[in-house]
Amino acid sequence: MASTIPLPRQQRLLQLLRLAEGELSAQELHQRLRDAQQGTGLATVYRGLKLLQQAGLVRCRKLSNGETVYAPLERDEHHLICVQCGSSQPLPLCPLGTSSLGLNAVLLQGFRPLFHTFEIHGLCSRCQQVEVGLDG
Amino acid sequence: MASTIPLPRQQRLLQLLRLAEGELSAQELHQRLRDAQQGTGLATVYRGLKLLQQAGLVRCRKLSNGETVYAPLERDEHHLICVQCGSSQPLPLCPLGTSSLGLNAVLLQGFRPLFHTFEIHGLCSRCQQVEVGLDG
DNA sequence: CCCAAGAGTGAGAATGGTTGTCGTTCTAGC
DNA sequence: GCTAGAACGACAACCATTCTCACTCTTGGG
Repeated sequence: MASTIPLPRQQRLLQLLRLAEGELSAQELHQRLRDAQQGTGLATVYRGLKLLQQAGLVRCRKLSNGETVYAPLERDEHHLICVQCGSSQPLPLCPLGTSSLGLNAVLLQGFRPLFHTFEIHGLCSRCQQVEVGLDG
Repeated sequence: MASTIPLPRQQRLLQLLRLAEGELSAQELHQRLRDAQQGTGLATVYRGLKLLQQAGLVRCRKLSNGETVYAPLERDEHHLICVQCGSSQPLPLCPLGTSSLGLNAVLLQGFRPLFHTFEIHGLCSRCQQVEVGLDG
């Protein structure tokens, strides 16, 4: 599978993601490359991210504002997401644990899993307070 | 909590979602209302969906093409999503089961959960075949 | 060394779902 | 009927992402 050996450009993206504390959007990656005088086109960043994703090296999720953020596959992080303000905070819990709970061939039916996302949507404590403030 | 009693407009949205087989996008809901000669503005549909979501009656998820699709909260469905073609197929497995696995106050820290999403991203069988076809 | 073919790239235009704006309409209370 | 405030509708604006296309780089053959 040649596609699992990323080209230098994609290696660089992966490196940046691994160095980053949290998740990065394509635009942030693009900016960081520019800052490091390794400017590339935004389209190339998107292309590279898609290939990395398909190679099983990077995972992503869509924020409520439409942005997509990326992280290395090995970081198994999930999130609490506020439906009001859109903020997300880490959720120290993975529904699959380290074992592949229930992910057997019967369920997958030929589907080859690369990564998973688990998100709990609700109201963050801040937005609950605002809501109460409006009611009372 | 007054917000848990939706206005007629929002009741109609909820009804349409319950009647629908699968998930509906805001645009599809808008179209169905037009078809039923109950035309409303698109902005109103979005407003209503957001309120329904915050009232804990509707859940949503973002597709890879950027669309957001909505479904009644009581439908606890999750998906396998192809990172290549974007198609999604139902996944008959919920990481929380019917009990609230691990969702204790310590983890939630004041966050009030409304719904959750669980998605497995990977390659669907069709896209795996295409990939093989290109390699060989 | 030169050439051709194909993949990779970059800049900018195009796309399209969603959100914001703002004047109008509806509702509730008097 | 009148007023205040919420809800609404049409349309403009937004912006992350994708598309386009000409250019560059790499590779293999001659």
